[in-house]
Amino acid sequence: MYTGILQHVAQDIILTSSEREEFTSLLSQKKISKGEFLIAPGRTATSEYYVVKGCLKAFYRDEAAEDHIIQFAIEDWWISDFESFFSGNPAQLHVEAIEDSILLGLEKSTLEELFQRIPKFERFFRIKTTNAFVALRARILSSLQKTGKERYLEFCQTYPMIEKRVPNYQIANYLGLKPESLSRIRRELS
Amino acid sequence: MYTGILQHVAQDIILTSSEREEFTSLLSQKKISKGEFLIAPGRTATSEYYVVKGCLKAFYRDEAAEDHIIQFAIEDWWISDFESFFSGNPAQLHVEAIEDSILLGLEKSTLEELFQRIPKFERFFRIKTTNAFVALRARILSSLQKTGKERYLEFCQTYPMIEKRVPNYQIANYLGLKPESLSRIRRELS
DNA sequence: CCTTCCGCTTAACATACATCAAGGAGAAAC
DNA sequence: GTTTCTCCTTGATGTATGTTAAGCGGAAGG
Repeated sequence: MYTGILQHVAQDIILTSSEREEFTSLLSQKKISKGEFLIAPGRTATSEYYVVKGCLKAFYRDEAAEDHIIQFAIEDWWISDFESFFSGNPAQLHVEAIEDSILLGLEKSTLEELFQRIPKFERFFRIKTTNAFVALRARILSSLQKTGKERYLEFCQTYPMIEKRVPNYQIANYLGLKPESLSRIRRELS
Repeated sequence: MYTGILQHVAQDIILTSSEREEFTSLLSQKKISKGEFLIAPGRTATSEYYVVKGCLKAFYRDEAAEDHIIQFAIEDWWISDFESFFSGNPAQLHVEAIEDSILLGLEKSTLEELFQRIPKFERFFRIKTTNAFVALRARILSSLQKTGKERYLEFCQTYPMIEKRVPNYQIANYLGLKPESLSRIRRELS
């Protein structure tokens, strides 16, 4: 159960075996089926989740009831409504399972205790947050300055695993394209 | 000199007068002229800066030597290459003064000391970071899903002061438009 | 005062993407 | 084994924005 997440953490910080045990004891396992929601708007997102198995999407639903996918998550990724998680404000995002999924949840209050007891985890999550920040900055640049084809190629390079598992119309949505346009782009490329 | 920043901080946390003194003693004043650089890519951004007076822009210069403006900053804003500041990696952004500017700089190491001595500042900067995160998320959504006209109106509403002070071609760049297109949009609106 | 340059605008044309409408392959449901 | 549904594709057409080229007013600099 915990092998994956421990390897994942070990990429950035070194833990003793008792620290590993303490860490894993704080995680709560959660299973959800395809189509179910992990987070719904309106209520505060009190946990962030590590994906053990499966695939999920975080999206914003606008006034016209149109969805806009912000993030996908597969094995080894963290997902939540991070704004809500950090600020305590009500979530604005939906997080929905695209496949049956197994997650490890970490409560906000538990996380803060963990920081007190094993400060190395501050470093770990700071690295994760910085990476997310850089990814957002890069995505703004490409969404403002690149064509649909360029964004799709970039996506395939950056997230080849996701491209294989997620339906094209959802990738199109993530890239800010209509499914018809992505289809045409894919034809030109092949 | 410090009235502005103390009011700014007071919006989120309450300080005693000795804490105020301690805080301001850690700030170093910096003046730069229009066209000068506060941060240049390649070297780590070791400080973040509060804008006392003036106007600056942070931008990324791509392989084709084209600039892409990521952020503007006027009075009461913070600016840096935050990715570099938090991670210690070399900066990828330029930060340049659009007007003669006066700044208060805060060194990364000094900031960490400040967090030890007055933990309230953790809260202050966490609020700032969360706000920045939300703004990035909102900007991704609007850049992917909205027309140039919608993005321009949104910009004018959100940053009326900036719209008045920054040349149109730089606003166009920030919005991912060509100056000619922004010009057309402005005509349609008037 | 004159010249230069910068920022802004306009117009004609080109391109990328959206929209609308239709159909088809394969998986899921019955 | 049909039927239905989901996802993908295609074509015709419309619209927003980019591109290229030109000109204009005002500020800056001689």
